[in-house]
Amino acid sequence: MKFEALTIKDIAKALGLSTSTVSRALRDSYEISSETKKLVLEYAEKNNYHPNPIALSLKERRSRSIGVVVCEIANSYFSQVINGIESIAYNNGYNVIIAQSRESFDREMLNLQYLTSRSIDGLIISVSTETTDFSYLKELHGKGMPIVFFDRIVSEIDTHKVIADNYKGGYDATVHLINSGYRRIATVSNPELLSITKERLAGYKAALADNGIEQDDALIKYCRHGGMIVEEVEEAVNQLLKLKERPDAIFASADKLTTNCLRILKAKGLSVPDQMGLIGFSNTDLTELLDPPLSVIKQPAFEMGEITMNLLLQLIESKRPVTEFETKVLPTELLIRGSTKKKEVKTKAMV
Amino acid sequence: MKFEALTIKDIAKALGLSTSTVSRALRDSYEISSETKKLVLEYAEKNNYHPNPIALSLKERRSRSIGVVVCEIANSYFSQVINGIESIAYNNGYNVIIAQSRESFDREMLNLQYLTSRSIDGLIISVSTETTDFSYLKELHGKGMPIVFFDRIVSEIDTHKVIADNYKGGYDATVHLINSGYRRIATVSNPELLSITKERLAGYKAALADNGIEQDDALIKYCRHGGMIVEEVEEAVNQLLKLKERPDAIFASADKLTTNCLRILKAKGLSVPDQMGLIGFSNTDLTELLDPPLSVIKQPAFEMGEITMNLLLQLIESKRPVTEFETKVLPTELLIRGSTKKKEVKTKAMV
DNA sequence: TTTTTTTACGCAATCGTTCCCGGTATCGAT
DNA sequence: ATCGATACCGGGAACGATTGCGTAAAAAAA
Repeated sequence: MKFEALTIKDIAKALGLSTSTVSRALRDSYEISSETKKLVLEYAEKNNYHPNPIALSLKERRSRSIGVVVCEIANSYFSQVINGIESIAYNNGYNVIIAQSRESFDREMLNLQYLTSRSIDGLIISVSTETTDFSYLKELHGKGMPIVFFDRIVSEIDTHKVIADNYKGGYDATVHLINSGYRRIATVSNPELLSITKERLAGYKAALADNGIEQDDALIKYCRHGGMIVEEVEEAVNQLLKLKERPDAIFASADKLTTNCLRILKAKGLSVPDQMGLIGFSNTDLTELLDPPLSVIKQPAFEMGEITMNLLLQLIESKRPVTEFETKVLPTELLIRGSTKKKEVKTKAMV
Repeated sequence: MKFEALTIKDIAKALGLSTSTVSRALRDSYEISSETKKLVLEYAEKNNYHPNPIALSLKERRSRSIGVVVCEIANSYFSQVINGIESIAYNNGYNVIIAQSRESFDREMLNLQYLTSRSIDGLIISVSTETTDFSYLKELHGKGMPIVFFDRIVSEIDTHKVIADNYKGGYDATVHLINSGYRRIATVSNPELLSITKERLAGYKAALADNGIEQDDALIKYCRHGGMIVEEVEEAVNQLLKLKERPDAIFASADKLTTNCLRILKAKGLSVPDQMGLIGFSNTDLTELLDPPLSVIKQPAFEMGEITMNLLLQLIESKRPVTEFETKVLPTELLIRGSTKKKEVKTKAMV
């Protein structure tokens, strides 16, 4: 089935004018008499003419659509960022094509190729946990494709970037655990090379150091798939529990990791927060309803999306190549709830 | 900044051929000698030529992109459906443009206009809670736009539809509450006119009737914005609690309603499941971690997305107008957890 | 009245691709 | 030598819209 739309030609034919006249009339050119304009405008209005965006794209050599690549949209953080992106994109007549990498490098590559073959005007991406080879992105960037990174950024590519204050997030979370009476604090993280992992871990380590707690690498666990697979989180937690000196708290450095840690601890019958404290990065609005209510580090996801899209627009609509790039860092928020609240007796006993 | 891609003209010029020959060589036409083909193919490969999809769209008068309108993607059910849609779309070379109505009729209209002006080949939609005027959709459908409804369907428009077995879902949930010892069962629902509301409520009523429980309209509450606004759910719950004969359980008929009911009951200090049983439609994977773990009716969201997209493809790629339409109904799943499990003593006392 | 200016419109190229017409060259058959 | 068939390739229109340029008619200036 075809869905035939009214074209400028149809209007021209119907009104006995040339297509150029109709086009100019619609764009309110000074070269067209007011009567003709009125005629055309009324006809267009009545038959609700809409310029064919595809023809325009071909002519203007821009598609007015951008690509967004994230690991998955069924993740509160990313869906909130996307909402921010879309709100700005929409207001500027851009259309957003969302692609999900599901934390797979191969899928990310496929998505990237697909998006570029769909001739997008710009790209927003938070790379997958698996991605260590940035050559394709570099090539794209080298060819002049406007790119803005957010969340999981790529330091070796020089362009605009938007992140939360991951260092401070990791620091705050860890300090909060320490202040709550936990001493042997483990962390379950994304892969080591990811920017967010490095930053959050740096905060974690700094907090330990600042509080005179020795860092123990056995307490640092990485999950290759960012918690997409429950088993890998389970494996990490198992290893932690098998240690001679078992940790008494976990700092999970990503949304999926946080909820899956809770899932596994509960499955194992460990009581949170008494046997194990838990805090993590998360943006779900369900965290307060969990058992126990989760203490979390929350990112300003929506604003991050807005800022990211605005930066991309800057790049796309700039006349000459941009050479000055900025990295925006947004504050995180520490929300204290039950999962880090030891029973008073115990806390006292420890101190 | 522009991102210039290799065109067929460039290849033609570089190889001293005409564009038609290059085009044909790339499409492996029989009219082209194997040497020429090889020449062109190799050149195209080496300089990684990709046909410009915009030019193709203009020529073929199809954009190979479809529009999807849902209330919000930050809702597990919808993000899962979208995943299903995208998996099929992607495999068929289609690109998915997602738009969110946020349960607002106005935004839905704007999105619809935007999508059609972007010349999509087809539309998938689950209408907003506010939508009662389907004239625009009817007009679109009348003009030949392929449309498939899912979840919140529009009965007056004759086309393919995909839904869960909402009647049975409502029935199962209610029967489960009854079997768990609850007798005065309230329901918090989406607006009355929505297809899913009607179906789920019908199941609820039938379950009451089948078990000899008289239906009480005071126990049926509607939330205009589908739970997007916490306050409206709070208002509904408040009204229920103010009744002389207070309900002892709630059946919430949508994702947001379910979690928000729990949120409010907890805020009020009511114990679930003892003072109030709670069950509802939900697709979040966090329900089992909640306090209490939520009993839910779960929909096969991903499959629903797949089926919906396949039906849309059928419509789009059919040569002649389709007149035979089907409504697929998929089974729901009842997951029993803590929020409907009264303490034994109480259950016994009641029986 | 003649010349110049202004007004108002049409022609045709362009964007990248496909495809309908052609056209030419080669070879075998007559 | 002529014809027909086959193989191979190019010209150019088309898709829908914009836009530089050309120009007729009308209006203004000479």
